Amino acid sequence: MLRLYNSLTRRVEEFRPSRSNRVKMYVCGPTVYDYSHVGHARTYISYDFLARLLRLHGYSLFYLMNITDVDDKIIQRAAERGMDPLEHAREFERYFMEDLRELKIGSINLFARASEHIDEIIAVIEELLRKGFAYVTETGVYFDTAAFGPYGELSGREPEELSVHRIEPDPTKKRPQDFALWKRRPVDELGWDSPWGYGRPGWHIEDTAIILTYFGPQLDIHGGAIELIFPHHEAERAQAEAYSGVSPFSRFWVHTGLLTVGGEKMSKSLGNIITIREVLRRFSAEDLRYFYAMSHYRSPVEFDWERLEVASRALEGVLNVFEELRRRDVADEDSEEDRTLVEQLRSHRDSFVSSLQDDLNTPEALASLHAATRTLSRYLESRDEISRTVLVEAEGFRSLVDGVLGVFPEDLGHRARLLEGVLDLLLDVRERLRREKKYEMADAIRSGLAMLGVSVEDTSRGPRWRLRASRG
RNA sequence: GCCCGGGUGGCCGAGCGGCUAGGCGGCGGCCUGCAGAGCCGUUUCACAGGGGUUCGAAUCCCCUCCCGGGCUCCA
Repeated sequence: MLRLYNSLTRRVEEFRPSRSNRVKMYVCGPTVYDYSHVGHARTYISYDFLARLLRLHGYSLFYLMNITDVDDKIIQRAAERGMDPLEHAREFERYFMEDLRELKIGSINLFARASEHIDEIIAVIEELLRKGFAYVTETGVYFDTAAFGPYGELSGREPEELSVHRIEPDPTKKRPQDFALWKRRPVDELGWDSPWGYGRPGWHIEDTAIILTYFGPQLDIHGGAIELIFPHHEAERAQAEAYSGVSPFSRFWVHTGLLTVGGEKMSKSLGNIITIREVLRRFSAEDLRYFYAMSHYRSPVEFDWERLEVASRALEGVLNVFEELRRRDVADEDSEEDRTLVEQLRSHRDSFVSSLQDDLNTPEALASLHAATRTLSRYLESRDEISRTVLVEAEGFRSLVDGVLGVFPEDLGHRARLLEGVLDLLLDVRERLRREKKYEMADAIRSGLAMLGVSVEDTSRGPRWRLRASRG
């Protein structure tokens, strides 16, 4: 049974969807005004793990993500480039989609743009006004936080303390903690007509309106990074529950820890960002995914290149074992030892799964994976042929691990057949050179191939080659 | 200031009342033309500090110190 930490109750709880096996999950998506950084990647990879795990459990998951394409920063950036804001947003949305694909995040079913849900947003605001949870002033429409009792509950704050503010609040609001649902703007700015004049939606309302549109008044999992819990998620919850009267809006509120650099969170305003693209030039997507799996999703993670290197090496050790396994000849008969081994693998696989079921404890799950690879490695050490049942069991483990974590690189495509043939031929020649003790030439071939990104290893069972991600 | 999280062996990082986590690194050995990979052993069982509770605490309670996040831009 899957257990998940719920920020609303501050406890790990048993996860069950509200009805049947359908799971509705929403995660706060990006504001597409610039390239995404590895902090964003951490969040999206964490929810990708969760999504994959849910599907593995047989749940029919619908994973929804919004794209914020209406925003002050977008307008500002677009103005700097002399571009239309929505065009600017489309461009960076494209980059975001490319990043997701590169990172092997394919679990999201639907992306919803804020700009394409203005009607729905307006309808929600109208209903909030009708129910007395909002009020109109000359600058816009505001949510009346005093009218919503549980305001502050999600983030654990008392209403009084919420009146502290860093930015001078709009003077027309009743209370500093009230937030904008609709902001009146001049007609030459990006905006839409509304019953309250031309303008734009407030920051929090798009998520609520999108969720209400696709999921109705309640969803199973609402995710995002911890920095969003207040005010963003608090506001979302208030809007939705005030609108529908259904509580809780989200049965589980899930929050991922932040990525830090030099002890401070990675963010554009601090200027310490490393883009996803930058990392993928030096490490594979698998390396990065493994790196994130090495810490729990709720812990803060310090980013640095050396740690990524550590992750990459640890992953390599795992991959080596499974690769070697596929190279061996297979025997159909099982010995007593083979049967014992299969039992051990099963038990490691079981612990791997239960660790993941326990609030997505990926670091603990990796310990089981390592236990399994060590077991397999010892087994391989002691024999030439491997038993079919062992191979089947190991392959099952491998696809389970890959199914959730996505850390095994794709197999070479069929186009690589030729490359394979050529490499085997070349290594055959090199073997002859080695037998004739012409090591200089043999080494030249090896280092030449290394420069091309093909690593060669000589083993007692003959040469092995592998394509490696470039490092630098 | 207020509200949340944290402080674990050389580094990273699980564990959250009793049961050798794990990874990376270092050292020694096996294997090997070299390199790499792998295996075996080793790096003296570590939990910020101080008080408690308990037969027993890294794990629970109290105090102190330090770090991070939030307090209406944020994944």
